[in-house]
Amino acid sequence: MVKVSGDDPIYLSVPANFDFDQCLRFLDRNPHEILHRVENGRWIKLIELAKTPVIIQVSKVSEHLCVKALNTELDQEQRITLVSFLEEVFDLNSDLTAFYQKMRGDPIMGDLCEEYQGLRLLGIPDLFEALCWCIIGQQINLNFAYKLKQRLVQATGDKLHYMGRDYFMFPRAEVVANMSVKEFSHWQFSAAKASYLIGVAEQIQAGALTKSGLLGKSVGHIEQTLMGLKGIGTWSAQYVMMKCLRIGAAFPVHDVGLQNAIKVITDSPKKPSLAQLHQLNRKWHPWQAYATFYLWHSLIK
DNA sequence: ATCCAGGTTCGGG
DNA sequence: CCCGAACATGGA
Repeated sequence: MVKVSGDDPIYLSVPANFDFDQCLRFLDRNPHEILHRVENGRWIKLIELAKTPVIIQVSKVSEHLCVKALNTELDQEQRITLVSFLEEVFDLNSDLTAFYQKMRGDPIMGDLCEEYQGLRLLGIPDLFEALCWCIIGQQINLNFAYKLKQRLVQATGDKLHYMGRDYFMFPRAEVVANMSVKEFSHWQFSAAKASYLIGVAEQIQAGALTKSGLLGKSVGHIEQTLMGLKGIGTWSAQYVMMKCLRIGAAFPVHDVGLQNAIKVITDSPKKPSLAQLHQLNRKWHPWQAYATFYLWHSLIK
């Protein structure tokens, strides 16, 4: 074992079927994204490791991901936590072979899988953030959703100023739990969105809702628990299962992005019917979440 | 102006 | 159980 110092980069070997640039393309799809940025083929983000704010920078160097902490040195524990964080975000431990096998020749997914081969389902490991992002994005266009998130995060998230730039983290649940609907209103959040966010924050803060608690349950139970939250319906429950809990068979059938992508790819004059979508749900099992993500990717301009 | 956005809740048949 | 309306706002 070679002794390494705390500021040496971490090198992660990437799995087969991994395309960092495709991942970056998704991560960089909106200019108002406040929780990370993509620059010169690098992914840069502020995260907390053992109570310390750390700016991480991830790039691809031959067959490895090169991970650096920009503002501090990391101890062994922090490095381990960081690696599992990246494994979660980039879904490094999934083998996509079966996915590509299943989709080969599929009229909707066949070409997409070739074009985007190696794209990973980019995750949102934090349950609170995933739930909030659902609520923020409901029934409004994505660009506006990113703006709303930006205002919330800039006003309430933990911040680090480093080398002339500001880096933000998603607000802690206890901060959001103690906010009022009125505060949200001057960031143009509807009263409904604001109260849903506060309610979810209260549940998380109280410890009544945890990621590990959910992961120990059956898929049906998880779905029911999530939908029991005010503001979380079928779409949001599936979204959280996809992006946070990494349940492969999650499938937000009502998602307009999903439906529009299918409409475009099949060159159809109208969106697919619910019956068609349920058929795809069965056909693509247990890779519905990945299929959905690839379809979303196809919508990036 | 009108319609659609990565929906959800609520009240009524 | 299913259906329409209301919710707020921005962009095409």
